[in-house]
Order: sequence, then C-alpha cells, then structure tokens
Amino acid sequence: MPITVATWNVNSIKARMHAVTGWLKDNQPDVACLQELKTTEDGFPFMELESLGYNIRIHGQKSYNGVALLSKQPFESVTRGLPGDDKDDQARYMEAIIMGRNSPFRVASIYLPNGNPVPGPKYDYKLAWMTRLKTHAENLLKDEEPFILAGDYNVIPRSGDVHDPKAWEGDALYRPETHAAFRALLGISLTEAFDQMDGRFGQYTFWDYKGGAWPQNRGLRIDHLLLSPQAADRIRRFTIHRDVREGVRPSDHVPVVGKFDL
DNA sequence: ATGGTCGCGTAGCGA
Repeated sequence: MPITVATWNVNSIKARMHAVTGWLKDNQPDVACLQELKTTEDGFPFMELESLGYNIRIHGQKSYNGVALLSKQPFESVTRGLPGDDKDDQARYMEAIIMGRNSPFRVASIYLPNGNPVPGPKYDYKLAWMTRLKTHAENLLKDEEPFILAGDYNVIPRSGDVHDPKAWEGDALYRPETHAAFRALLGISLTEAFDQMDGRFGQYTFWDYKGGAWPQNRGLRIDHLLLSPQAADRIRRFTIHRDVREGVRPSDHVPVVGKFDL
C-alpha cells in the first residue's frame, strides 16, 4: 500500500472547514500539509479533524500565515520554524518524521513568502527565506533518506506554469531572482514531483479570487512537492485536484497529492 | 448603470 502526501493552502482553516473535512473524507490522504491557517492553536479545530483519524501538529499565528501537519500515522518528531534566522517570527515552516509502511520519512509543510511588492523588504525576505530553505535542505540531504518538502512556494517555475507570462514579468512569483533561487533549490538535487511525473504545461494550482480568474482558467502553478532523491525514486503518482476550486466557498488554491512507495 | 475577491477583524493589510 502506497503512502499519499497532500499539500493544500486552505486560506483560513476556520473559513474552510466545510471544504477541508469533505476533501479529507473523500480522499483519505495519509499526510496532509496545510498552509495559511490564519489562526493560533487556540482557534484551530483540532477535535473535528482528529475525529477523521488524524494526528495533528500546527505552527500557528494570529491572522496570518500558519502551517499544519495532519498524519494518520503518529509523529516521531516535530520541529517548528525554518532555521537560519532567530528573529523571524512568521509561522511558515514545520517538519516531522512519520512512519511509512516500510520506513520513516520526513515531511515539511511550507508557506514560502509571497514577496510582493518588488523591490522592497518583502522581496528581500522572500529571497533570504529561499536561501535558508536551501541551506536547511542541504543538511537534510546528508542523511540520504526520503523527504518531501510540500507547500505553497509562491514560485511559478516556468512560462508554461502561468496563463499569461507577459503579465507576470516583474512579479515576485516570476522574477529572474526568484527563478534563480528556485533553480538553486533543485540544483542541490531536489526534484519537483511534477517534473518527475512528466507534468504538462498549463496545469495550475491557484486561481485568484479577483477578476474571474477561475472561470477563465487564468491560473498559476505555485504549489509544489520537492523531493529528496530517495523520495523521487519512490513516487508513483502526482495529482492536482483541480475540481476542488469549483466547490462552495473554495480556497484560491487546490490540493496537490503525491503517491509514494514508502 | 453599477460593480465586478476574500479573510481577518472591524480599518486596512495581505495575498
């Protein structure tokens, strides 16, 4: 039996419970990495999600950011925050070790900074955050074990991953410096699950609420699974749950799911 | 002709 690992930016867990519970019941992922909870532990609906069979750990923040890990198997260890800057108090990163069917593997839930407007402190923070992520991943790679860095990267990897590349030139999600930082992340020998599974262009994971982006399919592919070599070897399926964007009061992002022999 | 995004939290910011 393979393991499924999902990532989903829910854009407020409290506002999205109807969609989240429905999707978890229907799809039963072994692990779900959630982003943009927009709440602290106090407001997080632990009971309702635990009743669906999940162990839950969150790294919360009031009003903004916030990430969670949900797992059917128990957590072996959990760490909160991305190393490399003690003054960074934004809740955008957590990771855990989880038992697979055969061996343990590591999973991170990532909410990479948006970075707009450019130039400015927010863009500087984004690029610095990406460098910190690279440094941290380099350390994880030394173990030569399977791991999955799943989340909203706020990076459009290529022109085929955006409806209108011209319109996004200069945006923090699509700038050359952003591409360079993302390429550097892949350069240390991480693999995008989308690439490993021969994903086609024009498959999006986000459609803005504004301007009728969804009905016109003006989307972006910004939610990604980055895999260590040992995880890339074991991926068997990669799916973007596009239909979820059609639901009642949807998130602007949809779930992305990888299936692994782990 | 008008208004045409959502969530948090109750103004205006962040995305």
